[in-house]
Amino acid sequence: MTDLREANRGAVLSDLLLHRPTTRTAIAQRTGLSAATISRAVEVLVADGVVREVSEVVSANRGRRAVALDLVGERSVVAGVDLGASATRVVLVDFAGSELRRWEQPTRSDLPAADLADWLAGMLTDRSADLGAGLAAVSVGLPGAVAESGAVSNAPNLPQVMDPGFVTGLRRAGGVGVRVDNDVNYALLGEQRRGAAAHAGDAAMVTIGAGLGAALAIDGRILHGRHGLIGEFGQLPAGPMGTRLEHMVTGPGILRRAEEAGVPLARPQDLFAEEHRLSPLRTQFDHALQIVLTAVAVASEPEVVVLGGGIADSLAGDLDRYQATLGATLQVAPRLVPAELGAFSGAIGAAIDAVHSLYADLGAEPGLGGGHGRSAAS
Amino acid sequence: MTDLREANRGAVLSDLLLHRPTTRTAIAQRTGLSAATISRAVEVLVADGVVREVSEVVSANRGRRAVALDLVGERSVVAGVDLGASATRVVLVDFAGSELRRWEQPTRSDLPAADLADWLAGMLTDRSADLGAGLAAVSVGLPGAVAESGAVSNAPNLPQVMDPGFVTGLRRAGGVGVRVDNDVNYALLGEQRRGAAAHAGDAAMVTIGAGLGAALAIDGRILHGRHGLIGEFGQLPAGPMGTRLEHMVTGPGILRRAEEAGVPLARPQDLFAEEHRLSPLRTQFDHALQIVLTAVAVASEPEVVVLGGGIADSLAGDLDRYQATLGATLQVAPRLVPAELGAFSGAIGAAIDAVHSLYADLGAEPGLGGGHGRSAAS
DNA sequence: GGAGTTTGCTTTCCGCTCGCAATCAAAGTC
DNA sequence: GACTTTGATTGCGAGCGGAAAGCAAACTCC
Repeated sequence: MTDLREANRGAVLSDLLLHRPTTRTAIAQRTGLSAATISRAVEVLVADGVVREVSEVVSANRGRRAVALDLVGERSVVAGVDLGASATRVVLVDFAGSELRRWEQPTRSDLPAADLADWLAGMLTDRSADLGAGLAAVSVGLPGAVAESGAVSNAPNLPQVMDPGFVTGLRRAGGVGVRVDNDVNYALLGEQRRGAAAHAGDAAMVTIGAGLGAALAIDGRILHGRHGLIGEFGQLPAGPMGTRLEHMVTGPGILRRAEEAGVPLARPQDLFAEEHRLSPLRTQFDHALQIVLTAVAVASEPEVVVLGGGIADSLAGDLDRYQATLGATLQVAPRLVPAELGAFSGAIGAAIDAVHSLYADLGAEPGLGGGHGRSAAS
Repeated sequence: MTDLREANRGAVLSDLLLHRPTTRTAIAQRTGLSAATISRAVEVLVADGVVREVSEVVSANRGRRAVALDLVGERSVVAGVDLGASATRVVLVDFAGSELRRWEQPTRSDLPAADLADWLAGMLTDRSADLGAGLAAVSVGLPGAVAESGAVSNAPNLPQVMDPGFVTGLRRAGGVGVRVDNDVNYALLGEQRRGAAAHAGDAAMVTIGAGLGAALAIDGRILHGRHGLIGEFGQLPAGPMGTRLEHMVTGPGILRRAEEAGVPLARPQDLFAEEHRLSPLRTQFDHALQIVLTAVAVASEPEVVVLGGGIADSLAGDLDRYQATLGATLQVAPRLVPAELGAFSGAIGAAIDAVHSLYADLGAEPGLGGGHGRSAAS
């Protein structure tokens, strides 16, 4: 369409982002382009310093050894952030997407929007300075709905981020491109590329923690919606008396409902102890979760549903049971699996998005997925 | 990628399918291709007898009048069928998609699969013979989930169609390409192209009749899922005691629940009479429908949700109320509108799909939508 | 009613890209 | 050391689309 040459360069980069060390021949096979075209495209990318030949010879049948190609990672550092209601998780990666550092810290949820942005930006610049490299891009996952325009809504657990000043402040303080998206969307991206949803074109993720969130991907692409509302299954008024599900299957919701029922819990996780196994509260939770899982399944027909978030960890032992119930409801039920990247799937997904954004200028479409995340309005 | 020339020809055809009588210049503007390229492509299409110049000059600013282009319709006849549990609706259209004839008939649900196929095929060939033209393609909407493979499942209200012999029998008897898809998917396609969802990239449809069905479209494309389960929100176990919603908001479901409650109804529609306005049964129905609408909204974030099906007609007066409740639940709620094409949206959508399938060989992607329907395994 | 203008369509020409096929390169095999 | 296999590069030819010029058909203004 536009420039064929550039499109092909982009195709090579996209392929390289997905299959990290690879060879010219392999790229040619996967893209369907001729070896000549790939050779020419790679030549330009190497000259531009984006790609380099690495010595590691992958394997050998016979004949001449293929030269491995890889992205040049040292150009700068990129950050992926999962700004949760209680914990903030960060991953620093290089331009090739290789992880350099990760850490976790309590979120300064006491701060107003502008200060929260400064706090986060400061942490990122400090830590990346330790590595002797400036930040080139940042993607931040937020516990709320992120619209195409960059506006954030539906973030009751960290309301500051709905203030437009948060993102603008973050960009100003960081001095780099900042992309934001829903935290679950990033978590799913992470699990798609590096975790439990690898090789699944259609996948979904459900996180249960301070809030209830879901993300849906079809043909590798994460669905967003103009206002970022896709996946907000917590809004379903399917609980007793029309209660919203987010009031039943989240940490705070569990605590409140336990209190109302006269059996207060110290921590939400306690609901999943053996002693409460048959309690009405637990039964209601199971039922509500079942509705969410069914809704996710019929909304996008995923091959696999990844479960994440603080509460989900407590459910690991019950996964088979949920799976069985789901199978009884639907003829073809998705596989239910825990997040392979654990609490860091969101941060890792954000980092992947940030890396992709860097190569987007060069014509790379983010692999199978298209347009994950969105740079907030400037 | 493959053949550029062919791709451009396809782009012209696709544009023509969406904007029916149009001009070369208009096509050039919409596709972004140069006028020269369009001229060359049109030349071929006219020579092939697929497209022709029509005299009707669209309008005039000044200068030379643009020559209107249109598809050549008289080449043959194409059928769209909505095979419902109780009624079968058929639309015959020409190659340009212009309606030639439509009719409705009780479905011979008493017949086994093979005979049902023969009955339908016979009706189609008879009626199209009246028009002096053979059938070139048929698309049939079924009240069930249609998988990529063409297998039909989840069709409790017309179980015959799940028999693989139905589709193969239909193809054999008709002697033409037969495509099948879920009836609601076709209905949404119809409403997108000719009805209430025109100009809405993101749209959804919910039909309530003998069954409960939903279809979702994002960026003009209708979501299918490998097993065709997308949109089966009737499976949600969100009713009292975990009842599936399809047992609450369908005609048969309403009758059964009314009977169980000791207030039998003559017809499901009676539930919506003034006298039952505040009955528990009506309240439960409203609540269940609200769950479905919310689920649809957060599954695909449509701009508009089209309501169709026999029961939906009775809801017309209550639409504002549902709209208000939905608005209270979601910050950004879709518009709720009745099906503009009435009971024929499914048949019309099927006809549109059938027409598209004819031009697919020539490289036309079905406009905004991609791969609606699927030709069943042969 | 003729010159000028605007708009639509066609044609000429030119640059560009890709793929094929030949060639060079580097490894293993016999 | 010749042969084979696999990988990468290069020369060449065909095909494509776009810019721009040219032709056509309408309107407008004097």
